[in-house]
Amino acid sequence: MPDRTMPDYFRLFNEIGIIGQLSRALLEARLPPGFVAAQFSVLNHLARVGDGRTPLGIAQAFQVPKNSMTHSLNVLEREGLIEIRRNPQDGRSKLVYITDKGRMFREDVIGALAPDIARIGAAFPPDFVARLLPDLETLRKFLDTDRELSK
Amino acid sequence: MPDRTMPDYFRLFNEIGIIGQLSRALLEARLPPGFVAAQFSVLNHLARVGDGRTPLGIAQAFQVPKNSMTHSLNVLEREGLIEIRRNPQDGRSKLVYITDKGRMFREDVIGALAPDIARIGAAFPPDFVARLLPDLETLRKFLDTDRELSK
DNA sequence: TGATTATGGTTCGTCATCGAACTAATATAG
DNA sequence: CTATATTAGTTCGATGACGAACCATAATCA
Repeated sequence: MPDRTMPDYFRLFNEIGIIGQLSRALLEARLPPGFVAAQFSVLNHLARVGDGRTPLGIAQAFQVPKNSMTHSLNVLEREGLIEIRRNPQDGRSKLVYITDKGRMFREDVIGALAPDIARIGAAFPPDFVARLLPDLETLRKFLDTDRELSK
Repeated sequence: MPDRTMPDYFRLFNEIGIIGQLSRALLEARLPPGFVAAQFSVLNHLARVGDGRTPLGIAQAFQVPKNSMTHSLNVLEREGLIEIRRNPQDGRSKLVYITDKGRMFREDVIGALAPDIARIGAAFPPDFVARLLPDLETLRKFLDTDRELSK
């Protein structure tokens, strides 16, 4: 690879990092105080793709260490937004379920975010997102498996 | 906005968040133990766009709170990678300079990253990046000024 | 089947992050 | 000029993130 192309990859990840930071800040501004984006993301994940998943599975979906997920789940459980039950299939693991309170919490946050999304949507129409999403998804999946391989 | 388009924006930021996470992990795996991506980013920024900047200016470039930047700069200074001097123009502020040791540190890390970038570059040729970068840049700039406005 | 290895999850210690309150210095208003 | 408001940076306290070591259970294999 020519030396001059490396900086572009740096810039790519740099832009992505900053956008991540900004969108996280945007989200956290709408969360009840004391909650953090990571916790909401887990809740959202459970509601979107279905609950009854293991902590490890969730950790892998977000590519965070499993002990970090333990912490996030403990917070959500303490707040009554999820339930953590024993896994009848495997005594080592557990299963995570979103509660009604958790679903309502999620709905409320999404409602509170609507104006923000509206502003972004006005500046970046859905086809902009549609154009961007597939590429990002491909990149994410590559990094994901690449990481797996180099382990 | 129709209800069905909101989830796409969620997905967009979700993908971006995970890519940010994965690329950060990739970088930190190449940093000497004890260093964190945020600190390297600052060093890289100083080398790329020039030093002699104020802590606040750097904090704004990365969209992190200024007290977070204070901390990162203290670490870099303690390690001798930057120097923090008084600003002769303004008694309140300071100016940050990268040291020779800091430049070498950065070179070394970039060198250590080369194989990673090479793997990514093999899967995602430069024109992929070229296609993605402008859109992301636009998005970042929008979020940036949008944030400024809603303050 | 008993010993070994692998897996899911937690604990612990350390450092990073960030909001809020604070200090010092500069800019602005009256 | 003096008083007030703003700005740059730090300090403090609380919480989050994460690697390493650990425990319990399950899978492998000899």
